[in-house]
Amino acid sequence: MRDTASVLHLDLDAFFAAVEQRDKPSLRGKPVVVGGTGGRGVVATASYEARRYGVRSAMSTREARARCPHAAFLSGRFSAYRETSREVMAVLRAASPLVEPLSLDEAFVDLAAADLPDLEVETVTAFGEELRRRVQEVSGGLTGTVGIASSKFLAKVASELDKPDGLTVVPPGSELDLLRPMKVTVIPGVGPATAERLRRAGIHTIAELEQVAEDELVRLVGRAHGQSLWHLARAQDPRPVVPEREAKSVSSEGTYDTDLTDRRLMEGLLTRQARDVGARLTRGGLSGRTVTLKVRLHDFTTLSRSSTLPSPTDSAATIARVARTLLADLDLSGGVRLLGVGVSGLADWVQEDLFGTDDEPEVDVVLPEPPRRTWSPGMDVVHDEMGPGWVWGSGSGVVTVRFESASTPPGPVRSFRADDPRLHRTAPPAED
DNA sequence: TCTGGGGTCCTAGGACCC
DNA sequence: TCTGGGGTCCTAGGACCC
Repeated sequence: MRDTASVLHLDLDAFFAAVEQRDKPSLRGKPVVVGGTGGRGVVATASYEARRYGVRSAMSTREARARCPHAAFLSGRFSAYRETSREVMAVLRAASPLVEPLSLDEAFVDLAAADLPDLEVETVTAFGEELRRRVQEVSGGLTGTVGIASSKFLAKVASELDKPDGLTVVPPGSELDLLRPMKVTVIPGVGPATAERLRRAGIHTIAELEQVAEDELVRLVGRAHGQSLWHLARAQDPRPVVPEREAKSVSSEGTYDTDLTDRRLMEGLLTRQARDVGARLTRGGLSGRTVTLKVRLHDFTTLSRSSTLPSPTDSAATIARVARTLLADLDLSGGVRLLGVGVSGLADWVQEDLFGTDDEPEVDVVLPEPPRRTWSPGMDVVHDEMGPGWVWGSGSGVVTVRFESASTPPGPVRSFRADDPRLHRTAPPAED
């Protein structure tokens, strides 16, 4: 936790529905529901007009129709959402090099890496309002809600407080006063299962959570989760804002309106999903070793079967063959409502595996004269192993580099400590 | 005719290795 | 002649997020 309110969280309001209302004026002011429109669809986003009828995210579309029959039900135009998201993220990156998108409609921004005279509450408040104004401007009128606080956790909690189209700053020092009366369910990571376990232990509020010993929390919810809750109950959250994290898996799945029983049909569907996954891996310059088949049976029990290959692949044919083989071992009597296939264990550096250089020794390269490391976005750099690239973002002792020399553009993005001796600067910064 | 799709992270057990 | 112990990889499942 920092001693300044320098972490900003932006959440675009009812994002998918708002894009639809922006692009179709006839939908403005009316209830709009975006999500699966088939017999087994669920709501992804409901406009605020639809929320008044009790329509919520993750509700089945069937129930949403019952609650609000006159709403517009749309299946979603993801390319439009992605494009708008890109424009909004560009605004954020112009404000600070350290931006961490969480999804198409949410991001953290590190204000400590932004060009601000100071990090006083008044300063960051004005900055947040200006950011909201610019987001609205570039997005064609979409509103967003901002939270600003001394950590990711508090910034995210704060952005929930004044929705939609609002801004909340948590002054440093006041975090616990804000948190203590709140329910434990405001903590990201406390979902229905964890909330129920805590409830049975008599823990409803963060004030109550704060009274519980760490060992006891670990006993209740497991080691990692328990330790994390113990710290969050004290507003302790040192997680940095990390731009451009690398993908860990790529998958494709589908739920079908009627349960599948024909294995040949299932194999065909898996083959199509494998083509989708393979194409996305190839496009991203990625390949992975573990192929996972996912099957949801008629009664909603979900099975997964995986197989790890000796070397990574992005081949649709290989992915499909493994998935079909895994399917063959399952008892599917009764029918299948969902099929999916994914690839994980991603190596974004295909050459490493082709040439078997995975076991390179971890040796610190000591340069005779360490370069001056003041990194700024757009600057050219060289990494000893990864070759030339350019600085994508920097701040808080971290520099993020995009390597254009690697496979298909855009090249991989990696983050390094700013003092990593394997980074060299090849051009002077624009200004210093 | 309840319950999406794309992900991330964690846990637990067994295999295997030194 | 009983029973090590720790680390890592793999697999399956579950909780959670937007």
